[in-house]
Amino acid sequence: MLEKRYDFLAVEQKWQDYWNEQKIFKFAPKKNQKVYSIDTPPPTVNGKIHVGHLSSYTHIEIMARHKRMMGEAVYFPFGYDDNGLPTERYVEKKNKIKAYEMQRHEFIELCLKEAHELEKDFYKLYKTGGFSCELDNTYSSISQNTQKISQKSFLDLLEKGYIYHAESPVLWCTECRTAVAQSELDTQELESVFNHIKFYIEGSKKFATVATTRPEMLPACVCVFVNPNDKKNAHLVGKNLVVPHFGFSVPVLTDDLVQIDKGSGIVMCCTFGDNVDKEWQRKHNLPIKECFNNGGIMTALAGEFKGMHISKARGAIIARLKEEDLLIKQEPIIHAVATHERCGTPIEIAVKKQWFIDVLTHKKQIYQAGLDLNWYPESMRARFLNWVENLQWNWCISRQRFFGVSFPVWFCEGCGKVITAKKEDLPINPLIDKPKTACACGSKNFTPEYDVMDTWATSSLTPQLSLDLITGEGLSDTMIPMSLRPNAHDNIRVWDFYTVVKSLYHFGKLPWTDLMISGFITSGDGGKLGKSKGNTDLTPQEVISKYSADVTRYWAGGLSLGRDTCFALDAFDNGKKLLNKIWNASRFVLSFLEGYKPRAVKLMPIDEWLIAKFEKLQSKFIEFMDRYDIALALNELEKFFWDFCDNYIEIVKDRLYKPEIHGEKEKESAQFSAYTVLNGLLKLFSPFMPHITEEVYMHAFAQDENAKSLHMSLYANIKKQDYSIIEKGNELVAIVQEIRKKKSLAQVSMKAKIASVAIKSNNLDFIKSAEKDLIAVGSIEAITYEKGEFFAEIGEIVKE
RNA sequence: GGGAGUAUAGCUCAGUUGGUAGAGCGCCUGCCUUACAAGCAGGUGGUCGUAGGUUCGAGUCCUACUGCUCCCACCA
Repeated sequence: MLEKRYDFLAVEQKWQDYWNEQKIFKFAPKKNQKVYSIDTPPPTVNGKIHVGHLSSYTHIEIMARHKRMMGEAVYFPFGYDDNGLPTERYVEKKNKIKAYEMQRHEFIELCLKEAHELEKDFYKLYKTGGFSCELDNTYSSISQNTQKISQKSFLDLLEKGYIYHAESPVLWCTECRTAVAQSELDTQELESVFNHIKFYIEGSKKFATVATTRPEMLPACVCVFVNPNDKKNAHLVGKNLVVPHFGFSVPVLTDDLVQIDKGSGIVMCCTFGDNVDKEWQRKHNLPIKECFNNGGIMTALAGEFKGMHISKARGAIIARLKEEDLLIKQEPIIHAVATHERCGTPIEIAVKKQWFIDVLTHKKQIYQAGLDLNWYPESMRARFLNWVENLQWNWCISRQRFFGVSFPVWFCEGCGKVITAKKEDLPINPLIDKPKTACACGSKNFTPEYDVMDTWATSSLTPQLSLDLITGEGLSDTMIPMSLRPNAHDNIRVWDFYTVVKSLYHFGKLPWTDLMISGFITSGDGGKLGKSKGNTDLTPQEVISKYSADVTRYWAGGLSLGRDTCFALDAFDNGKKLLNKIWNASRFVLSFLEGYKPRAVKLMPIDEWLIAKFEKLQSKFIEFMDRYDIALALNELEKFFWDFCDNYIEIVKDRLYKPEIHGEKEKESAQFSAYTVLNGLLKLFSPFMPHITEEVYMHAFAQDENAKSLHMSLYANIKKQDYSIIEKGNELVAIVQEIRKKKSLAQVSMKAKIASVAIKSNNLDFIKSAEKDLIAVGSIEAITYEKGEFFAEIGEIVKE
């Protein structure tokens, strides 16, 4: 017998340990078995875990368990993304240090140590959440093996000509002192000032007014632009203007991009103040002037302002312009500024020698991949396509940082040539290892590449990383495309995009066939629950220990894909009720199944009705699940389950209790259908609530099915039923409901007797077959039947 | 400015191929019914954002508009 109360803490722990010990979820495909492989998101190891993690991983989890129950071999790997800037930023903040102020190897060791600590928390969370990924066979994005795979990828793309090394304007973070990629930008509304400044025409007392928000860029001014159709300023074209305070002259050129009615219609171009400057530099072949260094400190170009930080120089230069009567007016404005997502610092554009992966010339191919992938929900496709269409920068993969994968590259000191490592020697660290042979020019002296790779250059290889855990090198691409890439919508332009690029370039194939995109869990005020922000009260561990993993999963399973959801505890209360109901319904049904072994019997029509309804529900459920409509599948399942409890069980209750009145065969018929449907229901609920369903299943059904775990069994195999019986049975339920209504309105007990019920129906055979059940459930004294359109007239309540 | 999502009961939301508006919570009225009072039965509550259109029939499809949210662009 099952205990009266369900003790979720003990039960969940018990089965988690059992699954672990028995290796229930280990990937072990049988011959010809269909494989369902998941490119699991490796959590970014950079801070606290939040409930958003729980919900998105639960979606993946539910799909993994569903596919197992469908008989597929599920590969559900796990890994940690612990390389790169996110982890570095976390370590710097936590220890109040700056990477560039430390010994490189000391900083790297510290990162490894901190990452390892954080990973323990993730491990614990995924285990107590009942997640069925392979937690004990994981990859780490900083491991030696990962570095090997990542360096190989680099060499492969370099060979194929997708990667190039060039001095070029890049997006630069002066706080992190590294180049960053377009996808790492945030937009912030910042207060600023539009400064109208006098540029004197060379050799004249007249001046042109230039409006700028970035006066500190004046020393890097290379020219001034006006629109070619601007009549008002046409007289300036071809003349030279004197850059205020700094005193050097720049030419006035024309370009269509200048908006005639914005500011004075005269724009200064500095290399580089913004994106447009970058465009102009290329288009007009302008000189490049850098007025600040890696850390955002003004260079000698800035004269007396040398040594100031950009933000300070701005004020100082304005003050000086005022003194020299070169400032006409100042307008405060609020404008959008691109900032670095990791630190919030406004992004600069600087010219640096960097490694790039060419994406701009392959836009079409990448766009096509967006069309070829299956997106769930479908609307997420547009975000991918939109991003690809709007790409402006090639993917800069070098970072002037420390904790990351090295480039397997040296530069020859003799001729400057790039020397690459041999693939068989990987992984290598160019700072320690040396090329084995001299350069073709004869030189034996090499400078290592000090930069490390962008974290996404490695994360974009997760299909290879996770497949490497099981297939070993070389075999990975036979399992590509993988079945599923799951992630939240913020990663479409980042992780999804980069992985598609890499897969196309390496294999000429899509990395996966399906994408399942979840939404964010937001806090009450609608803000995103960022893992690095930690703005929620309840930690995932607290939620699970308070409500159980099953209830938490129920909550997550009910969320719509792709949509942000406000974190609310209501759904947890519903889940608790459902858990309780599953427990009690199981207890009740099983109390009539002691010693019962299912065997084929002639079923009473109402029992057949139940099985037909269940079969219909199950096929609907599977249909929804297979198209990642998890919430809808759960919804249908729940509806059926409550109906099963409140109607079916109530109707057959008396038959199970009193075979002396109803007959033994009739009792067995009820036993058969209750056995079949409860077992089937446990299986359908199991992806959502794996612990309680396992507890009941192992207690009652596992032996009969010779199964080691519910999660190694399959969904019920029920032959396609005749659904027309469903309508007939529904009439019976309708009669019961009419009787209940009458009693409820009369405010009497459900046990109160009803003198008579007059039933009109065209399915009298069916209804008559359940007469004894009906009499018992309704406490009816007399029933009359008449053929005709369905109607039930409930007689008087008998006063005791 | 470009793209997308969303608007349904007091609240949170579901609504599949177009076919009589749903669930939970809340509120109200009852019921200790040999699984469950952490339960059960019943009830209250909605011109489905606005205006048109297609259709025998529209919450669902089409057009326009409005509110909210997100992504991209916008740094002179």
